[in-house]
Amino acid sequence: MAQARGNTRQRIQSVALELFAEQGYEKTSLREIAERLDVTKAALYYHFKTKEDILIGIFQDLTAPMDELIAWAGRQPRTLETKQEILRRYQVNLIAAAPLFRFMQDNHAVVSKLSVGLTFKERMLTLNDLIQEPGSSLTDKARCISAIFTLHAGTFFMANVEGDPEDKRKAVLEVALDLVEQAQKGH
Amino acid sequence: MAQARGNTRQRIQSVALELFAEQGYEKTSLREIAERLDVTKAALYYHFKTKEDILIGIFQDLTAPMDELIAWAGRQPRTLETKQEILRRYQVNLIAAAPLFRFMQDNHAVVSKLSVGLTFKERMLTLNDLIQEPGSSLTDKARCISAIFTLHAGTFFMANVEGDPEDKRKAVLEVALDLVEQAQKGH
Amino acid sequence: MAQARGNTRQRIQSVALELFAEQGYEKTSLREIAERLDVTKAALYYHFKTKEDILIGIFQDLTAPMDELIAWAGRQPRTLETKQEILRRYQVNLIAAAPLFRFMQDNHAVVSKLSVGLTFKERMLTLNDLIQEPGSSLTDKARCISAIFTLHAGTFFMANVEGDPEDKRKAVLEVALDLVEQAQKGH
Amino acid sequence: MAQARGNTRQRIQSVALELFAEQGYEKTSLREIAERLDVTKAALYYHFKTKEDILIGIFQDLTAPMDELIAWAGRQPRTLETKQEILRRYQVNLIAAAPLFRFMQDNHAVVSKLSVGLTFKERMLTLNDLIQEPGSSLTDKARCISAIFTLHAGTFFMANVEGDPEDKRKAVLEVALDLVEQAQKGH
DNA sequence: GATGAATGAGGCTTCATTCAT
DNA sequence: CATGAATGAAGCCTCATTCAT
Repeated sequence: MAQARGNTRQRIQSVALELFAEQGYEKTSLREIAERLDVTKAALYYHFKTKEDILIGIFQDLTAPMDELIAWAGRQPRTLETKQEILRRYQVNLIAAAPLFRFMQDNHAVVSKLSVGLTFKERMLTLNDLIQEPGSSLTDKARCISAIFTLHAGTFFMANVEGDPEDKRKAVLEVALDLVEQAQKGH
Repeated sequence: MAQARGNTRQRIQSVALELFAEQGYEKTSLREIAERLDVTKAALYYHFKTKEDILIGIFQDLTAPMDELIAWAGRQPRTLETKQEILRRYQVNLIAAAPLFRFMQDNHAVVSKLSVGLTFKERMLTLNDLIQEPGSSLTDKARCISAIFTLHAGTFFMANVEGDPEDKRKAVLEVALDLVEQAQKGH
Repeated sequence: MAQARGNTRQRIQSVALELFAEQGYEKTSLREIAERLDVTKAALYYHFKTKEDILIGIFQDLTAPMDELIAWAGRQPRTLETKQEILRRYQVNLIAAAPLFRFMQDNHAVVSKLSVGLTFKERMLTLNDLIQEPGSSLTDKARCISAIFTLHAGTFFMANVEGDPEDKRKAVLEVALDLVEQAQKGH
Repeated sequence: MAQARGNTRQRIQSVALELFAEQGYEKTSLREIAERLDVTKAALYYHFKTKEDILIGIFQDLTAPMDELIAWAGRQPRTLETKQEILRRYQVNLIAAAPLFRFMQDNHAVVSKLSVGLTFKERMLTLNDLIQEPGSSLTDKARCISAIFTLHAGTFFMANVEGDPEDKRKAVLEVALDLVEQAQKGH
């Protein structure tokens, strides 16, 4: 019976993220979450004030690493090597918080209305800024944006390509690294 | 009173797409669509059997050009120039049906449960196949996927970058063309 | 294409009765009737003012024979033979208008609120009066009611009993005739 | 405000049966039931998953005695006295659950589509089997069916006959008992 | 920590009906 | 004779949320 005690809050977040990622935020009801946990809806309200609060909690927990990444990046010299290291670390984040990112990709409309969501978009732009060279050409700017999205797309859409997951991860990373290198050279 | 006659069906689709793109499919209610058209909810049901049917109608209308593109591509020789032309035409499609694609990007969870959605994913994979070289390396495969997503991301996320829209479009296209060229060379 | 012309009114009644009998009056929608006839709902309104009017029309057409039966019965001497002849003829009516009676049996609640329905109940009571002897015992009164209901039940529930339909019909009739005979003797 | 607590579920069933019997199942809306209980529609859904579930609940509660009757009958020797006792007990059931049976008689179309409804028809046939002699004539079979329906009809249609209810009940029962006796003799 | 009972708002859908053409 | 388009009312149902216990 009793799952380890006192972790209900985390169990809620975990099940919620799973369902949000799978079905979307709007489509997922508290009843569903409660049922999957074998708990009453009212119990959810003991731990979170609203449905959105559950989402916010998930965000805060899972985006912390990204904030650290940004903070760290801000302290480094703006060399090519730094930029590439940013991409490497970003890909690690992406994979670690895969369900969250999948969810964000699929529920952009909802997320963007969250206060947390805005913060997130800003974070992505910040990241992008750290990779770009201030006065670079539009083409090189597009390369940088493309590099970030290659990591995203690669993580979620290479699923349809055959091959060892680890090899695919490396291939995707390589393409992204190439793109910033070209952007840097163009400069 | 009387808005131009006989075009109600199309007006519904147009307003619906607008709202779906803006707020997401689940979040948009038929009441909202009806109100914005100054029509009763029941009127929507005269033209479409269900809410999902509205979406399906939009899809069918707006993805037709992509089918033509795929058909055309299938008849061409698989040269680098062909592949690049595919990307050029794909970008045109993307821009023409911008709200639809924005919607699909933001409502992946919903769309993927639509029969039309499946068809769409298949179409993207088909397109990807037409760009790739059969025996290429994983890295080059990633480059091709990246090229397609660069067009997507570029079309919707370059909005945050300063510059003339047409110039930005060209810059994004250039990056995508580069990527398939590199993939081709690698081969 | 064109079914024989000009009979649309009757085709509506026929299809409607079929559906009413099968699904009940409330559960059957005009859309359904229209679709089954390959006609628009609006067309139904050309022939009938309301949904209830369709039902009323059916009643009037199909209960006419019963009115004749009652009229005829009123003119006969009140002998046992007359009473039995009434039952014989009633069974014929019952079988001829089987779907109507099935419908009435299954939708009593609806029918009883129809003006036509009231008339119908009165008709049944009138029939019952013609079979009963004024001062008979309660038991004999029950026998007469039972006789009528035996014909009804028999027509619709002997379906679950094996045997030639015609033989079953005769068996049921025999029981009903017996019952009035006993009622008569008791007197 | 506060009606006696904790009995809401039963109050719903009771009011629902009343309305179903009076107006028919389809014609009765959940709004009506809720209003009569001074409760929200949503409250109904806390206690029952669907409208049909309310009906199913009523059935299960009210048809239990009939199951017991059938079980008891199965254990008795198949004498005339047993059969008559079955009819006596059946009439008691009929009167005790009068609204349910009235409802079933008037909403056959709806009920027969319920899984519970099927069960019910089977129960009636089982009862009929317990009363009949295996190899009897069609006429005697009709007599047995007639006996059961006499109880039904009698209970609900003798209302239009003058007399003390208890006396009428006895009269109806007598007719039914007679019928099985004749069927038995015929054998 | 959690439940049982309930609510108010709102969702999608269907219906009978109307009317200009 | 019949249709196409639309309406207003109402249906069933689900949701996020609350609160006394």
